[in-house]
Amino acid sequence: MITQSEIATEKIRDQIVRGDVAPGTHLQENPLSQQLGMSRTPIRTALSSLAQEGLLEYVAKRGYRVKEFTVNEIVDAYYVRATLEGMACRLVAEKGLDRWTRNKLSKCVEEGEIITAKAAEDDFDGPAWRRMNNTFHRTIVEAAESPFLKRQIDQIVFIPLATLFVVANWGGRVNAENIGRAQVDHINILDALERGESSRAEARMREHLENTARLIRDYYERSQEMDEATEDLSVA
Amino acid sequence: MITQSEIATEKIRDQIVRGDVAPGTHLQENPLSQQLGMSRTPIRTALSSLAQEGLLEYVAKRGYRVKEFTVNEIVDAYYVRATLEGMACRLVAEKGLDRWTRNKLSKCVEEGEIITAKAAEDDFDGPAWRRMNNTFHRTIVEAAESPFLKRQIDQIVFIPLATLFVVANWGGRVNAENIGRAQVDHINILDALERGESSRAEARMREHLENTARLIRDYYERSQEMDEATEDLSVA
DNA sequence: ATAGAGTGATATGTATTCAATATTTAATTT
DNA sequence: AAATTAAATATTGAATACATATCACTCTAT
Repeated sequence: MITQSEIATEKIRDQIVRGDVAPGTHLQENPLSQQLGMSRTPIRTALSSLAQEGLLEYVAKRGYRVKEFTVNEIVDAYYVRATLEGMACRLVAEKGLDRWTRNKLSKCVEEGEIITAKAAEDDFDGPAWRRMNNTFHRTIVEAAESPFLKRQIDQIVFIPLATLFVVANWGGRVNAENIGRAQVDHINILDALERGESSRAEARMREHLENTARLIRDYYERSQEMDEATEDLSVA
Repeated sequence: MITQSEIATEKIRDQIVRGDVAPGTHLQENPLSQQLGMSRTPIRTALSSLAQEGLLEYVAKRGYRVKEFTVNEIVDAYYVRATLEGMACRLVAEKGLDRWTRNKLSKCVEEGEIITAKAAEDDFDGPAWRRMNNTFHRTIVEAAESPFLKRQIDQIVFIPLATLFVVANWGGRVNAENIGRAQVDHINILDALERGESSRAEARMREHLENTARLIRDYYERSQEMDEATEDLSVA
């Protein structure tokens, strides 16, 4: 059965992740209950859940605010994720790739080849890449068969998601070089998994995600420079 | 300000962690509200929090049960913790040990020497060892200065705590050998941190905790054998 | 005697009401 | 005119009341 609380949780989370409510916004219970057509009770449990997920900040007697993530926090989260998914690779390599997983990962790599080829001709299909990329990573995490590891990764994956929507859209700035490098990473990871080279698989995955973190930091720093530039313009 | 919900959360968590309520127990709202002298409302939010922490299992319209952990789950959790605290060591070694942290860790090692010396003479001070051990690990995690890492480790650390109370008391079975080995691990970890040898520090910490996981598994298997033996006796 | 269906009891989910505290606004004083 | 204080308003925290789903027990039928 689906409860009102669950509905509220998902809807509010969606609003945050999609960026419909700005970071720092004070989420009040009465407006939300009116907006979602339910009483304050399920709203309260939803807000409490989202706070524990890390998407909201709670201050006693003052309610919940949408958490603001600094670049450093996002990069930090990415480094933890890199370590955890590295562990996932290690576990998968140690226990050996089963046929089903191997197949799924191969298909991801194949699709990646097509996407990168098109990207080299300035025709990058962002949504397709993200779908494929998610499948690749989630398949490995699933294959590790470690419930705790999965839980930890799940928690971290959609923390910086809100901010990632910006990066994901990426202002058309995605250059073929970055995508190509990620694709090579995927190929190497799959290769290491197939050969059962656990520490290589771990290291490659870690590197892969740390590279992404660096891209995010670069993107932010550049966009900040741009902001300053436009500020200068507006002043002038 | 301290809310009723927070009081309820802490009290119920305590009951679970201390083993006052058996794993699998169905926690009902009305009895708890009477027991803690408050209405059902704060109880509900407390139960919801504890479920998200992983201490309770939730089934819609059926309420909350105290989570039962299998040996495999506990070992699994320990392996994840081993990876995460390994990462903490790596970060600390990379950025260099500050004086304060180095001092605190040194004191832990010194205290460990005394405790192991006494343990070799069959006079093991369990509580002192656990206090020191907690300080050692927490100090390293703090020194890593990674909020996400800390959060993830905090979550995992007191998940299997309930079960660990059993292991901690350990039936007087703590042999000097195991404690001595853990002490040597601590010494090596501190040495690696001091030298800034990040990958050695990471590997040593990982190994250290994986050893603990193995000890827990051994303990469980032995205690299960003992259970079977006593069963046989009672039958005979 | 056993299995199944139905009814009553019990527990959870939601709404509403009440209370306490924080914030804002207005008024008064310096 | 500005600042401080007090009063009013609004928002969160908790309790109570109400609705709904699950569970257990009983009764009936095979």
